[in-house]
This record gives sequence, structure tokens and C-alpha cells, in this order.
Amino acid sequence: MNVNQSLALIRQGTAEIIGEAELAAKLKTGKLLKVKYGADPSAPDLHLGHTVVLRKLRQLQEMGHTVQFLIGDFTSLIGDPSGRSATRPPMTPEEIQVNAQTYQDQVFKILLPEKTEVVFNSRWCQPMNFSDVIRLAGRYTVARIMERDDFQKRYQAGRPIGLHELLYPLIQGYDSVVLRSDLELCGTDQIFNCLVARALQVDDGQEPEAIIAMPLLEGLDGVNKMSKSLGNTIGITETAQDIYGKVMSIPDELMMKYFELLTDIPVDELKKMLLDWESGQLHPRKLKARLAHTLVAQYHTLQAANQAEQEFDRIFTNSELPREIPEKVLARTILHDGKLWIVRLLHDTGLVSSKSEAQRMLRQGAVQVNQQKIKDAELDVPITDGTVIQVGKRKFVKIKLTSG
RNA sequence: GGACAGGUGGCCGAGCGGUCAAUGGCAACAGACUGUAAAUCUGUCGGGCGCAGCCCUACGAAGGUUCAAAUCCUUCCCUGUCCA
Repeated sequence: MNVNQSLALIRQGTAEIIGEAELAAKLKTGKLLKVKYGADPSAPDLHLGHTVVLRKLRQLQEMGHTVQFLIGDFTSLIGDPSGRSATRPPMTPEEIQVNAQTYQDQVFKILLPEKTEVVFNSRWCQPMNFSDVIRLAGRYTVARIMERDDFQKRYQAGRPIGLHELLYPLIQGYDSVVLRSDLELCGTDQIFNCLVARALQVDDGQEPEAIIAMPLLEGLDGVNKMSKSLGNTIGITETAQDIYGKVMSIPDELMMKYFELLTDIPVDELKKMLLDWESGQLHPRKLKARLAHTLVAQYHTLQAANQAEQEFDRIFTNSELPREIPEKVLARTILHDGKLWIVRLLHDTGLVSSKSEAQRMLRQGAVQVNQQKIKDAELDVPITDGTVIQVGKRKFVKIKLTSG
């Protein structure tokens, strides 16, 4: 593969490349690049949003380049001193260790271990003293820091910005200085930090790293970027059934983007799919089912994907009971004449969080016992071993009675 | 240090003495419909009670005024803006 071909491949699916000329020049020398990627150990579970960037990294690895997988343990160690953001409490070194391990285990579902160098930024951040920090801070200006969209918006909206937050881009930039990175990958929301890295590298007498920014993947709501704090993620370690179902629940408009950024299906084929969909030859449901199937197969197995698909059709298309229903043990002694009040039943099986909710669900017609809809909140229902209770479309429980 | 503006349910945001468990939006959940856990429409959405009703706990915190407080007063905590 010559340099132009590699560049074309690298460019695929990216949102923006900064310093492309330098990148091309470096590639021409045949040099193998050090590609930095920063990860936050506070939320170690990978979701499809992460995989957009990880897949690009994998592609670069296959070209021979090395990934510097940087775990930003230092900032997690400090936490967020303003105490405002509950999502960033300081973490203990042990927690970080555990999370980092989880992270690595998951990351190697995509990255090649032999081409990955895992580094922790506490290694060089921790020993810095206050004068080091001041010196570092002196290498950038307030005006330039405030260019960041996020800061600007918050400032204009009169929202608090902790002083330490202004320092975070500097820390990340400094990481690149220490690692002498040639290229950094990130989501478009992180471009600012990478730009700081370039400036600091130049200040240090290095060549600035190139930046490849990948598009942000919208989550289940179809609007916001996929992120754990928004609860709109599809995690790669989730069950086959959940991944399948969640993918089926994304808005139709998002399908092609998911195909493009998350699967290996060639661009030409995707184009054809889109045409067929638009012309009405291909039903959108089928298209989405293929997406769901492909993604499950990617993170589980082909077999699991087939099964998940069957199960999904079973439950939602044919409204049948799932193949496997979680069992819930109930003591026979709470029954009266083999019966139990429906509200209590729903509550005790954990299908609803309160009895008031049970009442509501009954009123709304969401409750079924052995496939029979129940609306009467006064009813005592006969319970036997294997009675199946359902609330809504997705919650099922099978009763197991004990004599105790 | 001074002046001013704020802190309300998972989030955003109304209310500014009684009719407030608190309008509205988002999220969530349910139902209908369908092509899916898409879209759309409708409904629910603090907790308890065998529940068209009643009872608890809630509007930054603690006290107070009042028959009655999210709403008024005092102190404290927190946030922002401007001035220094």
C-alpha cells in the first residue's frame, strides 16, 4: 500500500484531520507512528461510542503503527474538587487499578495487544510539584483556554467553571509532550485538548502531533452523543439480547451512520442499501435487523446473533414468551388457598418498585399472568409452580414455589 | 471587601402566603397503532395504605412569623454578575 492509499483509508469515516500534510510527510518517510489515545478510567465500560475511535486505532495498528493507550488515572485520582459533579468523585488507586484492568480487557476485543502500549499519566503527573505546574500553566493563555466551546458556553450562561478545569486540557496536552506522540485520535468533542497538545509540543521543540477526530456517535435517544452519564449507551459487554434490542430501538435515521462507523461492511454496499431503502425496495426494519445482527455477531458470536434475532422476533413480533424467563422464588406460605393478591404479587416479585406502581401498571393494562391480561387491582390470582408474570413488554418472571 | 441576582422533583424550568405533591418541557414507564425496544398518538410519572379516598416526606440548611409558608423574616451554606 502506498502513502496515498493509506491516507485514503485513514481518512475514511473521520470527521476532521488536523495536520494532514505533516502526517503525510511522516508516513512518506516510512516511519511507524506513535498514536496516542486517552481513556478515562472512571467509567470503564466500553460502549459503541468508544468503538468508533477504537476501530480507527485498530486500522492504524494493522498498518503497523503503535497505539499509546493512555489511561488518565491522574485526574481521577484528584477527582473534581468542586464537588459539584457527582460523577467525578476522587477514586482510590485500587479502584483505578480495577477499572484500568477492566478497560484493558475490553479494549483488546478491538485493539491488537502486541501493538498497544498501555501508559498511566500519573507516572509523570504525580511527581510534578507546584512550581512545575505553574511553569506549565505559563505556557498557555487564559484567552486561548477560554476558546473552548464548552467553557465559553458555560461562562456565558453564568455557570460555574472550576479553576482546575482550565488546567485539564493542559494536563492532557502535556501527556503528548511526554509521550512524543505523532498522532492523536479523539472524538470531535476533544479536538480542543489535542490542539493544546500541539501547541505544547511545539513549545517543547517537538513536531506537533497530527489529530484525527472521529464523529461522535449519537446514542439511543438519537440526539445526544452516546455517553454513560446520559444513559443512552449500548455497551459491548452487554448480553446479545440487549445489544440486539437496543440497536433495534435506535431511530431509523441513525441506521446508516451506525453501519458506517461501527461495521466493516464496504462503503459500496452501504450505498446500495441506502438506495434500496429510499426506493422502498428494502424495508427499514430488515435493514435495522441486519445492523443489530451484525453488531451482536461482532461482540459475541454469529450463533448468539442468530439466537438474539429469533428471540426478538418471538417476543416483539409474535408477542410470545421469551425462551428463558428468570425465576423468582416465593414461599408457599404467603399464599391463601393457592392465591395471592395481584398487587402484592407484582411487588414481591420485584417487577415493580412500589405497590403504587403496581396499581398504576394494572390500570394501564400492562400486567399479564400466564398470557392473560389483568386489570382488576382487587384480584387474587392462583399461583402454581411455573406461573409466568409479565409487566410491560420486557419484564417477565416465572414463579417457583418453595414449601418453606 | 461592596452592590446585585439566584438555589424548586432524575434534568431543565414556572410558581412568590392558602385552591401546591407543586404548570410546562426533556428523560423514564405503560397503552394503542405499526415495521422494531423506530416514528406518531394517548396516559402515568415522591412514598405508604386492599388506593375514586386517606396518611407521611419534600421546594439549599437551620430557626422564626402566621390559623396557614416553596412563597414573608433571621442566620448559615452554595452559585453567578458587576465593582474593588
